[in-house]
Amino acid sequence: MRPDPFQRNCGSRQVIDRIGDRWSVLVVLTLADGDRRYGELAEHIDGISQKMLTQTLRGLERDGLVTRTVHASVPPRVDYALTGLGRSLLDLVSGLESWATTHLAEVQAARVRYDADLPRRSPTGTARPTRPSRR
Amino acid sequence: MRPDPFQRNCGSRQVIDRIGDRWSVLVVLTLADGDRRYGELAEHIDGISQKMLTQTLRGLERDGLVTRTVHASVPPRVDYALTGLGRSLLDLVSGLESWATTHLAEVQAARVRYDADLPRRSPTGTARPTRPSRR
DNA sequence: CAGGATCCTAACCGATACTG
DNA sequence: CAGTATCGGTTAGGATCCTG
Repeated sequence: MRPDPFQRNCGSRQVIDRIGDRWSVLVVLTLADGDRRYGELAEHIDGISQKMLTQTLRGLERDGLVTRTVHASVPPRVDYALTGLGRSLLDLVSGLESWATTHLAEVQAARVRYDADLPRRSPTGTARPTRPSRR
Repeated sequence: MRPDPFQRNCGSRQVIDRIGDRWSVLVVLTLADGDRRYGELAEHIDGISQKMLTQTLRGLERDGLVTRTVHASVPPRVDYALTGLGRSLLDLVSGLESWATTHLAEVQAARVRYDADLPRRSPTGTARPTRPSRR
């Protein structure tokens, strides 16, 4: 029986979920160029909280995509790096990044068009979920 | 100034967020082979609720990835299809699917290994989120 | 420096009921 | 059939404080 992400309990869906995680993609991309320290990751990924960074790294480590190396020094130093498995994902993930930057303008234009049409369809102004813009 | 997903307010991060959505990938994949009715989508994507399906479709429509066609008939019939922009995403998304199915075993093995080491680090067994299978 | 532990709110999401 | 509206539990995730 081959994995089928359309089936509820198939593990492949969990894998998709991890990749589809809000921060995983950005972390993996940051590690593309080589090892990074915890603090470097935190600095490079604007807006990520310490909690989410740690949580994301643990998840990636658990899934075998990232290694965590603790150097016994003072102050402590922890390096993160992609595993072979993690690097195998790199093409896909950077493809995602470039798709996003390439088609960003189109997507934004589509949004403007869609939102402009909304008033006609919901007369009383059924408020959209109102993405409350981070912060 | 080019879009940089590492910057907090860059739109490209919103695009990544949409792709990284729990259901968007599955919906796009389902539409890969051609138009689908609302009910067909619901049936094919196991475990999605009607609310999430609608919400996901609206999001994809808003971003210009999917079209929604209402046929004036009784009973009503609504077809969804990928736009050109949506199809441009297809390679990436199906790449994601095949990566997931290909490396599923490795990921699961890594998890087992990681979890086996955990007891030594968190004695009380910090339970995983435990995705609750609905019903 | 690299996190662990807590607290707390907002967003997610499923279940249910209702409508054109 | 294809939704919308609403309620309520669950989770995500930021802020803050603390430690080796």
